Amino acid sequence: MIKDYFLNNVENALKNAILKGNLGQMNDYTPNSLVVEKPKNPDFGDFAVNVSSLARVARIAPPAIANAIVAEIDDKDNEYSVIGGFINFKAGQKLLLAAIEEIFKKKEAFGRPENIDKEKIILEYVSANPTGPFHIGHGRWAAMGSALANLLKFYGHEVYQEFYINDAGSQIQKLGNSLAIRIRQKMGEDVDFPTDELERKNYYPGDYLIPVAEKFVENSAEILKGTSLEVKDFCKPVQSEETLNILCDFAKNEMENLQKALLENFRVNFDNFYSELTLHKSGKVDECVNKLKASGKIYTKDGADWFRSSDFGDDQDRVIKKADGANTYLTADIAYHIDKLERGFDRMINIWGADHHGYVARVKASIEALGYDPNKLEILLGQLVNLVINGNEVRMGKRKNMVTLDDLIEEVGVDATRFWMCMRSIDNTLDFDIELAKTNSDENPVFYVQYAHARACSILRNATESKIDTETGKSIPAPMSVSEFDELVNNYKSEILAPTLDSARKLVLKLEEFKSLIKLSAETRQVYTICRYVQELAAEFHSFYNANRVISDDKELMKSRLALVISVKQVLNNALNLLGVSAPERM
RNA sequence: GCGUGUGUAGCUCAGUUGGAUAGAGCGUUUGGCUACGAACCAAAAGGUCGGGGGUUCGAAUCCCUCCACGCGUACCA
Repeated sequence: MIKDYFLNNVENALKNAILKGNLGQMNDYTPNSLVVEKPKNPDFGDFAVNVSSLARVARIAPPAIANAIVAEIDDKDNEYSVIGGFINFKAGQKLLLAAIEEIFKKKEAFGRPENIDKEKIILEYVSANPTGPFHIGHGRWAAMGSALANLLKFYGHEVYQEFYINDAGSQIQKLGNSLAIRIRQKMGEDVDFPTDELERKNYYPGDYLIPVAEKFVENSAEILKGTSLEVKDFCKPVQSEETLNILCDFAKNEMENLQKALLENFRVNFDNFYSELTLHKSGKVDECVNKLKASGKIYTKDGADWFRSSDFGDDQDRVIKKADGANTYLTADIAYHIDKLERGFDRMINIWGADHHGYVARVKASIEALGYDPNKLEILLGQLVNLVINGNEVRMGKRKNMVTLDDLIEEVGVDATRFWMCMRSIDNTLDFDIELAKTNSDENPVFYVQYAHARACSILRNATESKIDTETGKSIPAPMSVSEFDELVNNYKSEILAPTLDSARKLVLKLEEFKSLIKLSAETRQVYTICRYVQELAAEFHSFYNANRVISDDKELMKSRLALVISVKQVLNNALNLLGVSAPERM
């Protein structure tokens, strides 16, 4: 990377200057403490290092330090200048040409770092209850999670994406009982969900179970094969254990299928769906409880078993087995995380909604109590999503104004939904403005970026296509032949770019920046940086396009600019791929 | 109360680990198409970085304190 090249030169020169005694006594100097930044004023250069931090140790004024360092730099290909305590750097032709050459050479792999500490990562996200359709909040985790998976894979890690199905516990009973009411309605009974608010909480009154009930009734013969039951056996106010189990299983299955279909449509591809129920059945949960007991971190109070999580930094101890003998949600979650570790992952990354933040300390505590390294668990807490409709915020969470993710995607499309869900830092609540996301105008960053890609494709098409003059009716030959174009793509030499380099400095630097971006985004786990980058790159390209005509009679200049367009197209593709947003050839 | 996140231009947000004159997009104003896609570009106006203290040569960034808003604070999942 150009900025690393620069930093490296500065660091080496600094060492030499110290050895020569030109920087006074640098006893307390910590090596590699300098940071490369971008100059506020682009006239100063492409990159800069501020050496003021060395002034205190060296007891020399910052400009003198900067000059002493620059004096030790032996690099005639690039420009170094000192202003105040800053060493400014302007990349010479060689570095810029090499950047584009690298794009042609690596193509879809451009941006991947060379040497990284590869980790085997399990990334868990969405992990919803199979009790209903996704709401828009799930959409944020789905979009961000899959983009993060793409990014970490691209970076070089091994990434396993997992969805934890919360299919155990009382909410499934609620689901089964709710389906029973819908079935009875379908069968013509005059029943409805309780109107009493407290009682209503034991049901899912949303419309989405109506088609499930229809399906159940229509296919009842098949569903109930092997039992002595009929549909009318389900039309009772209180379900038997047998009928309830059937209802629960059926409804749960339907909901899971609904969710899986949506995820696929949303370009979210999990490697595994891990059922909480199978975790219980496997005995792993009990095993975990026993291990915790053996470690002496469990005590009994008020008839329940408590885990001493406060010994590991949690605010208070947590119940792990209720007085009625049932495990809590936490108990299963502990077993689940231990299971992940036992499956051999180096790192577990979870994306959780901010409403779960209280769980971080207790899960980490359990991992530590069981003798594992809690630092292997990295929890990314995401702030929630607000929907903005006609300029008004609509709070999510209340079932009443629930907008499902299906509806949202249908309304604004997969590309725009994914981009909008990813475009803000995970620490910020996200305002999702439906109207804005829908518009195909400059108010919408997705289209701005996609337009840049389509425009690049259009130019490349024009390069090899003949045209007909609308006035004279004569055919205008193609600016270059297809074989010439292929030659440019496949046998790119860096000299080709030279004629346009001066007018495209900023664009080339932005393209090269993709490498730094990947490193930054992957290491900080923040995908919104990709959204920003892609907008900046598109802006540089549009600007270049308006200032320079690509297709022209000057063949060398045309090839040169075409090479740049090809590079832009490639890098936009690479970046949009990570986001799971399409890069259209035409719009 | 405690925990946690946020507060930067009219709006939505960046700000790379303390540095140069605080930056983008939208909106507003002005200019640019008989030329490769104007879904674009160029330019201007717009700021007490929530308030107040402190550390430092230097603070949007670190510390303290106060204010406002979101989320959490279950033997629910």
